[in-house]
Amino acid sequence: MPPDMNLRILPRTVQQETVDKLRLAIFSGVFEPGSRLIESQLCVQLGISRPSLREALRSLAAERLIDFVPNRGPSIPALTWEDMTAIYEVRELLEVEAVGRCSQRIPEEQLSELERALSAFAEAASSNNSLARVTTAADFYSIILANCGNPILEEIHRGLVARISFFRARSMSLEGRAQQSFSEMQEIYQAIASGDEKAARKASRKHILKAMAAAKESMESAS
Amino acid sequence: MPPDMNLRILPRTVQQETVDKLRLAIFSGVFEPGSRLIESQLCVQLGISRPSLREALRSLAAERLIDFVPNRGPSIPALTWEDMTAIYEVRELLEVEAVGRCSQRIPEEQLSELERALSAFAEAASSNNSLARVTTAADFYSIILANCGNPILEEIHRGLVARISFFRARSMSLEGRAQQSFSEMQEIYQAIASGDEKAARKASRKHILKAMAAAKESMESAS
DNA sequence: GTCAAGTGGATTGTCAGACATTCTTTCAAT
DNA sequence: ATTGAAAGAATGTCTGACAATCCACTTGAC
Repeated sequence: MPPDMNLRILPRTVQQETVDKLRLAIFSGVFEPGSRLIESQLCVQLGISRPSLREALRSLAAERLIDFVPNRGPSIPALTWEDMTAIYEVRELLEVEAVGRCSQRIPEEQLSELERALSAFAEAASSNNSLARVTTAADFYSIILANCGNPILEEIHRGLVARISFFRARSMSLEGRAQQSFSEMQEIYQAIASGDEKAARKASRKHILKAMAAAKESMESAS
Repeated sequence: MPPDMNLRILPRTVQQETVDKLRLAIFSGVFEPGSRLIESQLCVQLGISRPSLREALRSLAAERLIDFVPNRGPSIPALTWEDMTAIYEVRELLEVEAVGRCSQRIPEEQLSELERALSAFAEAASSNNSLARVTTAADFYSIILANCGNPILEEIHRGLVARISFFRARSMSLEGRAQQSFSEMQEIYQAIASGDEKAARKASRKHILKAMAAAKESMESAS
C-alpha cells in the first residue's frame, strides 16, 4: 500500500462547513461582542436546519467562541480586560515555548517558508489592508507552531488566539502597531534562523508583552 | 440590590446533564478506546432524543474527548504514545506555572483545603479504591489550579487532564505508583505552604515527569 | 480455495415541523 | 411613575423521516 493511502480525503460535512463559516464570521467581526445570535435568523442565512445549526453552535461554544446561556441561547462573549490578560498570559507561556522549540528543530525548507511569511507580513504592514495584516501574521505564527514538535501546543495556541481575534484585529489596524510588530517578528525570525533558542524565547516574550500592551490601549481607547 | 443577586442559579439543561453523564462515562472507562458510539443506542440509554444527543456529542468532540469522523460517527479516541507525550509536555508547562503562581498567592484557608485534599489522597492511596485515588488526586490539583490566579490556565489544564484520564486511572491503580505519587504531592504541598516558588516549581516538574513515566510503563505493559 | 465484485442491513447526516417553557417587552392599572 | 399582567419572541426538546454512506457478508469467477 502506498504511504499516502492513509491520507484519503475526508468528506466535509455541512456541520463542519457551518462551523467554519461561523468562526470566520466571528473573526471578521460580523457580530458585535455581547450581541445575541438568533437561531432562526442564522438558519435562514446559512441555509441549514435548526438542529444542524445547533450542533455547530455547540462546537463553537465548547471552543469558547460563543457563550451559551440556558434559555437565552447563543451570544458573542464580551471579554473583559481580565479575561484578555489571562488569555495573553497563557498565550505567552505557550508561544515562548513553541518559539524556543521551533528554533531547535525547524527544517531548512520550513525556515524559508517562515521568511516568506515574514515578507508577506511586511508588505501587509505597509499597506492599508488590515485584514491582510491579521492573516499574514497568523500565517507566520502557524508555521512556527507547526514546527514546534508538539501538535497539542499548536492546537491550544490556535484556540487561544482565536478567542482574542477581535482585539488583535483592532490593534493591528493601527499603522504604528503593525510596523512595530514587524520589527519584533523580524527579531524572532532571526533568532530562529540562527538557532539561538535563548534569544528566540526572549524575542518572543517581548513581542507578546508589546502586543498585550497594544491590545490594552486599543481596548481602553474604544471604551 | 444585594451583591449576590447576580449569582442566580442557572437552570441546568438536559444538554448539559447529558454532556456531564457522557464525560463521566468516558472517565470511568465505560467505553473501550477506539470503540464506536452508536447514537441510536445512546439515545435509549440516556433517555433523550437523537438531536439532543448529537449536540452533546459535538461539545465533547470539541473538547477532544471523542472523535467525530464523517459518516462513521463518534468514537472514543485511541491515543498513541506520541499523543500522550505531547499532552504531558503541555500539561507540564501549565501545571508547573500554576503551582509556582499558587505558591505566591494562595490564601490561608485555601491552603488548609489543600492539606485536607492531600490527606484524603493519602488515605485513598493506602486503600484499594482506585477510583477514589483518581478523584482525590483531581481534588488536590483543582485546588491548586483554582488558586493560580488565571482561570484560562485552569480551564485548559482541566481539558488536558481529561483527555488522559484513561491512562491516569490505569497507572493510579498500581499500589506503588499511588504511594510514590503521594510523596511527590506532599513535596509540592510543603513548597506551596512555605511560599517557596522555586521549590514548588521544581517539585511540580518532578511529579509530572514521574507520572508520565508511570503512564508510559503501564501503557507498554498493557499492549 | 482464494480473491473480487456485488448486495443488503446498519448507521450516520440532515431536514421539517411541532410544542412546552422561558425570557422580554409592551401596555394598562393603580 | 411604578407595578403587574398579557402578548410576542426565542429557546429546549422531541418525533419521525429519508438519502447517503459504510460495513460485512454472500456470491461468483478464476
